[in-house]
Amino acid sequence: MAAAQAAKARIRQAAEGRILHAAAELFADTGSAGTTVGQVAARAGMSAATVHYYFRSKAILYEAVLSDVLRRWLHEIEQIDERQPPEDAIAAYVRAKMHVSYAHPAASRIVAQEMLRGGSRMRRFLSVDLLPLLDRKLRLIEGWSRSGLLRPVDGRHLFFLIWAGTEFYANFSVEAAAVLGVSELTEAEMRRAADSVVDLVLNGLQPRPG
Amino acid sequence: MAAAQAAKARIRQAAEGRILHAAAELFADTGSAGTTVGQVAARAGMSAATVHYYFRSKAILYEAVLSDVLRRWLHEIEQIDERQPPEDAIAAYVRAKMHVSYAHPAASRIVAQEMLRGGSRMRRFLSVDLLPLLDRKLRLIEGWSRSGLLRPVDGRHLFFLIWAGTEFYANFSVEAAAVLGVSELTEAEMRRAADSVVDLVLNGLQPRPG
DNA sequence: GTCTATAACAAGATAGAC
DNA sequence: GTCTATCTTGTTATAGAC
Repeated sequence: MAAAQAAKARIRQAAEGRILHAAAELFADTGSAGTTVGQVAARAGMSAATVHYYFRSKAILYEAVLSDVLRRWLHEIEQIDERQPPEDAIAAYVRAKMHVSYAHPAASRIVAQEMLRGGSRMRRFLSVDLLPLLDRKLRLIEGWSRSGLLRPVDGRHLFFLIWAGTEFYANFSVEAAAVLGVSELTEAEMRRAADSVVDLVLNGLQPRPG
Repeated sequence: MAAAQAAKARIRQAAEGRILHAAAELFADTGSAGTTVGQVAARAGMSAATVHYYFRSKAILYEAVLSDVLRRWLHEIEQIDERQPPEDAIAAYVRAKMHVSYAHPAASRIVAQEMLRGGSRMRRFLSVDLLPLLDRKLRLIEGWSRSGLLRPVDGRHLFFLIWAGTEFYANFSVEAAAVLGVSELTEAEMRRAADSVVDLVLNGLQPRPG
């Protein structure tokens, strides 16, 4: 029966969704090795056996979580608008990345942990998905530099600085909050942080002559 | 006998040193939860029981490793020379941090992982050791800004950007190498990266008018 | 101080009832 | 699809010989 099939598919989707969500938060906080299937099950409101029914092994569950997160990550870099003036485009990109870091802190932490471990499970993602897209954006930066709209800079290191500088607030929010003297990073705090990053990346430290 | 005592102390120090070194590399690569005492023992060239003889539990071993690493980390921030011109002082600080990241990549990764997990085991370090020292440096930056030697910036976010931008290369060296199209980050590569970070932080992206 | 052997426990994964 | 019970393995930590 088609209706019964559809109902099963809905149940499956709902259960998988709850598992993936619970696992993402736990993996972000304590890593894959530091998280047990039992913890995921408890947070998702089901038994460990049920988690294994949907994801044969913890490794497979981890790959599913990582894949979800990488899809989102890739989508962000698309956000650099090639038709805007460079300063506006870069400022908007920085703010977009900072906003995503605030809205989905778990995603940023999961990618960071995977990269810290050498990123063996994202080699293909890097070479197939990220690099071609990044190359496009690098040519854009290069064009802006050549035409004098930006100082001549190495776009790759520019991206590194922007990624590192924005993800810092999601990955190390506890330490950032401690230094800033607040109990946690609010949205307003993140906006101020984004302003600072934009300001530093665009203008640097040196006072303008004149 | 005093000589026998001294010999024992030397043996103890040598063994502890080998264990701490092995553990640091493993913790950096796979985290504390992802590392077994057996692996540490194998890398240190001894049995797991011997590791337990020197460090009663894995948790205690981890704390010892973390404590070592934090001591080094704190030492770096001292490097900002208050008597140099601000640009030189900051450039030297960035290069020093980048050099340490290259020389001791494991240290950077261990701190990053601890912070990702909320840094519960470094709260005291943050408030007792880091913040007072950082406050001194922040007043320095503020003074430079007020006297017009630097653009007015929030020193705290400046430090965040510098920390994030330099540690990026140690923490995510695999991904950085992939984007840069090299098989691994050599010392020369790290120097180029340091140049880029210094250039961006000091000058920003906008072309100078005139 | 260092080892082998082993106790004690935790975790991943599966079987089979419902 | 979901659960409880259980198998199996791997890990921490200790005991005791050397």
